[in-house]
Amino acid sequence: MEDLNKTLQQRRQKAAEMADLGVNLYINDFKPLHSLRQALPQTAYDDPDSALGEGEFIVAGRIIAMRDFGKAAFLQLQDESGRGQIYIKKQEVGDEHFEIFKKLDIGDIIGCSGTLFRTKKGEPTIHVRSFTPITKSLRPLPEKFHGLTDVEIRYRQRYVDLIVNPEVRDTFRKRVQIIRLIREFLEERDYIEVETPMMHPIAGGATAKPFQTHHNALGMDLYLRVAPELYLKRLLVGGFERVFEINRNFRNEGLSTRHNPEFTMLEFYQAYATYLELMDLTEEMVTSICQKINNTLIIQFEEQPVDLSPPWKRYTMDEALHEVGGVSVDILADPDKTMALAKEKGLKLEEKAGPGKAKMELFDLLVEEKLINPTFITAYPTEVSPLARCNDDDPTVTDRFELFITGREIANAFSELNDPIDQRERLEKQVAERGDDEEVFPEVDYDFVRALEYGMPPAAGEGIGIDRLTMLLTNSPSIRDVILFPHLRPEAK
RNA sequence: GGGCCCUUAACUCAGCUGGUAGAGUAUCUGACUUUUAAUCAGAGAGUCGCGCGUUCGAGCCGCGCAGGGCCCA
Repeated sequence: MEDLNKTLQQRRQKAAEMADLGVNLYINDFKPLHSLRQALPQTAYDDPDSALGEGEFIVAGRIIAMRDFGKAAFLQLQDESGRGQIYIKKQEVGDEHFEIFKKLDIGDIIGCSGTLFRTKKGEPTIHVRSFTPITKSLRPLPEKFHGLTDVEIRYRQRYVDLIVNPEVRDTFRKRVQIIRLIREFLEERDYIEVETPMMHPIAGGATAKPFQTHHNALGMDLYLRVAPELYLKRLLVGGFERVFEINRNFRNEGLSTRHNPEFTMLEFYQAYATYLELMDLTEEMVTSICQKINNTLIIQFEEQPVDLSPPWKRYTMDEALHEVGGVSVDILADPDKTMALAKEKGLKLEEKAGPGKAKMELFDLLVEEKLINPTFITAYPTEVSPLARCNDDDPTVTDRFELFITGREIANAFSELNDPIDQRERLEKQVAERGDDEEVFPEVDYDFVRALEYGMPPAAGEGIGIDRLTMLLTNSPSIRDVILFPHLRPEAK
């Protein structure tokens, strides 16, 4: 079975010795009255002359460092609020308790009570009057100085990562804060949060490969959703005029620093709005969140500054191709020349692909990665936007935008197509064209078309990838740094 | 899916041209009642990711596999 190495055996041995001394190794009746940060506030560190709290403090935490002097010791404790130092003296806690103290290990969770004092060097410290072991740790923690850097172990054993790398906890706290701020922002604007199905009979709302599952009692296949879009629009038909959902989407595709098979998406829809209003809304939402999270709008991402100060740059697809990508106006105006340029750049286009698809590919190649500061791209070709409303003046493009920051797509939005006949045609065309792809399970969602036939108010809708937004706002280069338990292959046995 | 790179003690890492496996931290023993990566003395700790091959001899060379990273599709 489990072949214990020496360290693990020693830990178990110590645990047994503690039990022999009458110690319950896993108690559940200790109530800390103060967090370490409450007992030892930041101001106590900032100002070495400041007065410390009076009276008894009762705290609990994990031992993360120990400096032992024989008859006394300094320990570094960590709880959710942070870290702090405690001082244990044999004379103070008594011989019997000091014997128990000697059996404690780094990693153990203990509780203690005591008063505050400053050490010779001025560090505020809890002078322990009594302590009690709360939870015994049977595994050694990574080294104190370098911490845990092996990314594989950091992701597989996130609990260890969280114990020893405090900045990781900060990132995930920020993530939660970001989501909370999004909720507040939308609720202030009369949006309501809804929950729509995660299991779909038809994989729709985005062209992505779905995960397939099966309902036994009903004897039917289901798909984990690739997007909630078609359900949220049904709610617009039903009369909810401002809805949003923050939840997981699942896409059965490759993994990368920007893709996890399950990821968190914000989608929101607003009746009687256009994509232009959503651009303003997005700018306001992201900047207000960034200001609250980072106290600045000029942030660092992978060693480079990113300026989120409004107003953000707005380009049409053609303008971006011309001004950022260096493609001449002459070429952009001529479908044949556009196609020729795409081929010249080595882009592989499918048989059916037209100039719209070619522009999209050219954009990916020549423009996307250069959009460091926030940039809205509008006027996407109709050819690549099956659910978006066509522009009234130029039906070859749609009333759509995408937002790029640090060369990454952060948001995708458009004025929604609400003509049921047009929508049915586009969906049927899409299914016909994808008929050969066995992994996409193409099928037209006729119930969605039926819903539109009842009449969906004009609306605009948007999706924002929460993981990517969190990456941006926490300076995390990999999506795995902002997902607590990212997907990995099974551990080798 | 393709290319390149990584995998050595619990952790962070060395290991030269193929010749008996190294350090720091952690751990254990001893000393030490104000340390800050405490200090001092000593000790133990390894299936060098897994498998096959080449060789008198492989952590190191070759092939395959697994896991991870980066880039590309």
